[in-house]
Parts: sequence; structure tokens; C-alpha cells
Amino acid sequence: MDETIAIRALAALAQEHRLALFRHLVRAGRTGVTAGELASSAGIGATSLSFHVKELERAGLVTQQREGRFIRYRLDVQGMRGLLAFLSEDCCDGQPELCGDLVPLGSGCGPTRRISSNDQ
Amino acid sequence: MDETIAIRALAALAQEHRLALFRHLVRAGRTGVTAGELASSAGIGATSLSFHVKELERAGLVTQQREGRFIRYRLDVQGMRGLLAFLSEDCCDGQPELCGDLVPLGSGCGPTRRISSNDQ
DNA sequence: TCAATGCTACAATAATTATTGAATTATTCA
DNA sequence: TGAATAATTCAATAATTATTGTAGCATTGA
Repeated sequence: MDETIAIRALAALAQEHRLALFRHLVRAGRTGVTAGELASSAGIGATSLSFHVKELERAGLVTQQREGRFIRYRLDVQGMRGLLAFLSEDCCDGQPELCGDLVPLGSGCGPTRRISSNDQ
Repeated sequence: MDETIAIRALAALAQEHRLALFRHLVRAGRTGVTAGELASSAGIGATSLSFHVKELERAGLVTQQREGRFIRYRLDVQGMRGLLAFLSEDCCDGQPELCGDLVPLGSGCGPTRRISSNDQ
């Protein structure tokens, strides 16, 4: 992940409403959520939702798909993965033994194993 | 981790200079880095460094210790762990099978195993 | 085609954040 | 104590970000 994109993603998440929207979308998973539902879940107006969700899109954290007169938003799983990887990839500068259990392996999802070494 | 602190930490990292300072401190580990070294590593002045490093402290990502006329900064490992945990804890809403390899287990440090099952 | 619905774009304003230089505080050493 | 060094505080300015209302576009269904 590029530093510029990482900063954009961090900035996107560093805002009350956007963080709430993001977490809502994370929970919704593949199903996704329409713009209107997102707006009412966050207690914000349509204009404000549009502004914030666009920031999340621009940061590569969310995708959009039109469904008739609705627009459905979904978590961009690759984008989320990229950010998490970026935040943890430099820890210990390649010397895991220096920091111990820095990354909370047990708090996320996915199998309990290492991924191939070419993950960035 | 409290949402307010998470936002503060995300905002702290969502800035070019602070992200560079943070990563420098991550690499430096327990040794830490003095303010002056940090400033020149980031190519910024003393005033600017003071401003940015204070933001990182306020976000619980960095600690400070005076050493004579120097001040040494170190990564706050607990703070970093807390943020990483917060960002991944809600993924899949407790249903790991829904999202697959969302969390980049292989990119961080620490042992390849789950932490106790009562992590949420 | 017209009205209604869902959402986005634009513009104005308010609020927050970053940068810079000058002054200030803390420490060391002669 | 006084000079030098390391870092912070303060104030002014510039830049970025958030909010709100209004207008506009896309889609549906009568």
C-alpha cells in the first residue's frame, strides 16, 4: 500500500460519522447497505452522507453499486486488508521477537495461520 | 478502546509527517529517538516536530522521557495494539467465516496463533 | 411525460488543523 | 552566573475539512 492511500484511508476513518458508517458496512458484509439506510443509521442527512461516503470510496475502503433508484455501498475488503497490513507491516522492522504479541491476532477473523510471505 | 481515542489515533496517523514519525518510532523500538533526531529524520523544524509529536502523544501512540537536555520519544506499544485491535475487532461481527482472510495475520509480528477465545 | 423518490453537486459558512517565526523554559557546562 | 543547546509555547496566517441548504440528475411508476 502506498503511503498516500494509507493517509487517505486513515483520514477517512478519523471522523466520527465515517467511522460509524465504515463499521456499519463492515458488519453488513457482502450484503451491503443502501445510502438511505446508511444515512439514518448514522443520523445524518443525505447531503452529509454523500460527502462522507465519497471520502470512504476515495480512500478505497468502500465500493458503490446502483440498484434501480438505490445505491448500495459495500466494504472494500481489499482496501481494509491493505490498510491493516500497512499499519502492521513495519512493526519491529522485520524482527518479530522484539515486540512480542503486537498485532492482535485473536481479535480479527480469518484462519489461524500465516498468510503467504508475498503479502505486502 | 474508546471510539474517541481511536479517532484521535487515526487522525494522528493521517498526516504525512506524523505517519513518518510514527513509523520511525516503530522501527526504533524500545531504544526510542530524541526530538532532534526525529525532527531531522522527518525534515521538519523543532516547532513543527513539537506540535506533531504532541498529537501522537495525545493519541496514546507515543511516550516521552526526559534525558538531560534531550527528550526521548518511544512508541507506546499498548496504544498501537489497542488501535490495531479496534480496527479489526468488529470485522465480520463475530462471524469469521463471512470474511475469510480479512486480517493480515502474516504481515505483523508475534506468534502464529490465536489469543484466548474470550477476545471479542 | 409527469410526479415522486433516492441520491449527488454546488456554494457559502463555520470549524479545525498545519506552518512559521519569535519568545520562553529547561538543562548542561565553563 | 552566563552562554549554549534542546525543546516547547504562543500568535498569526494559511490551508483543509465539515455542515447546511438549494438545486439538479437518475430512476421508477402512473
